[in-house]
Amino acid sequence: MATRERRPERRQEPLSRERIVGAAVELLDTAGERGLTFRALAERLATGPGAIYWHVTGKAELLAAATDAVIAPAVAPADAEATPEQAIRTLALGIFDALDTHPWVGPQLTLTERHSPLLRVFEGIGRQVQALGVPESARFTAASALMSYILGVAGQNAAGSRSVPPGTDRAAHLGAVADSWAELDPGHYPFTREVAGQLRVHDDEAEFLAGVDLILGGIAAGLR
Amino acid sequence: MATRERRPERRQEPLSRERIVGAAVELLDTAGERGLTFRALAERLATGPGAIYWHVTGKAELLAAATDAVIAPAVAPADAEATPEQAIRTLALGIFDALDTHPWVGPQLTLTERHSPLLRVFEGIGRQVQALGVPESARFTAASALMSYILGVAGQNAAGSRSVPPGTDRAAHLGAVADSWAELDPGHYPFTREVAGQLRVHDDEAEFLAGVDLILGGIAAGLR
DNA sequence: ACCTGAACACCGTTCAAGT
DNA sequence: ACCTGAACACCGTTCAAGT
Repeated sequence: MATRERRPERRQEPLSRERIVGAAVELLDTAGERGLTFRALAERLATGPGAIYWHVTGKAELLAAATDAVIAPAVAPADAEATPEQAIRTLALGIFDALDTHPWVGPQLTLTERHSPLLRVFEGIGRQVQALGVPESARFTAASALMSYILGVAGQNAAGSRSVPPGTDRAAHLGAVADSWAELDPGHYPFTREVAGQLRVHDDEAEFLAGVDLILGGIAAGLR
Repeated sequence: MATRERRPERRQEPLSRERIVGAAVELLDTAGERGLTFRALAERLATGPGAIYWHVTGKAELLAAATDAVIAPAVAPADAEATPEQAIRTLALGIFDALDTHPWVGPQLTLTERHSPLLRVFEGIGRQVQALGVPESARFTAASALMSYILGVAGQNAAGSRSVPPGTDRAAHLGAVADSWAELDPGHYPFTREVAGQLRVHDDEAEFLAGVDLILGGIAAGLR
């Protein structure tokens, strides 16, 4: 009577690099960085841990591939209609969102890595910096500053959500931090106390874009 | 004849949280993040791994303590003579240097951690932002942007030097990356190719400060 | 109160053996 | 060519036992 239940739920596709990376991203998203295990991955793919090594050299490459899979779609080509400023905001927001949904990516990103997925981002920002009319000698600095800022925010956001049990309410967490800021010693932390309220109500994305605009303002000021 | 050689080289100080954290920092600096092991640490301290747990709850706290030990001295109180801009540059440079000598700190830093060593940095920046004459409603944004930028650069630098065998010549590594940039497909990466030369010769610290000045310029522009 | 070090429950990675 | 899964050399952490 239970004999027929053994049939697999769905036909087993062959193992492939693509499936492995996809499963790795899922695992990282749901279980966090510590959740990505060759054993857990193997179980999800209904195979043994050794099989994965046929398609991927090791954990480092797996993480790099997962990072790439998540960043690449975030970098859409610029809308031809957009102003350089708008194009930069769109690009920045793309990475911001990607790192927001996948908090584990942040630490993986390095621009100096030889085939970094950030190269596309840097290129995109650089072109718009050029379109803004920044002279050649100042372009590298301007593009780097924008990149660094974006990665800094994303990294902080990611670190913040990593330090919290996955699925915790973001607003609640922010509120708790704001509370602790409001309770700081006024003698040592007058400024931080003062802005605790702004931390509590602030909109991550709007705050992020305000920072981008601050840098764009500095770039524009340099052109005058 | 060999009997007397067994005397310990130096008198063994008692184990303490301070000694443990100090040894952890040394281990992290010399052997990298993967080098920090309870066994390696125990060996350095001439004890068993279990002994460490009497003074420290676990690896997470150990890393946090090591991070704090490295960041705290980098945040000196502002020179009373300095302009707000200068004070911000000094502060920024302090963290930059700390993260540069200790590349493993970057990923540990989160502002939203309840007792983050970054709180002091944020407070310091915030005060100077206030001194610049930024209106209250814009201070949080300005201070956050500066913080994020600083952490972004530091994180990138750290990630860069982490991806390289410890002790490798920095200039050589930068040169190699610049070479690979210069060889990029001109159709897809015209901007990055163009600035490859600037990456090769650029001065990390000067570039970093130029970015700080860009944000300060944006803040100043907002005041006009 | 503080330290010891064996033991437990994990890891990433390898590899002989299978198909 | 691709997969299996036991085995190896590690981890962080615990804990009975010592001083």
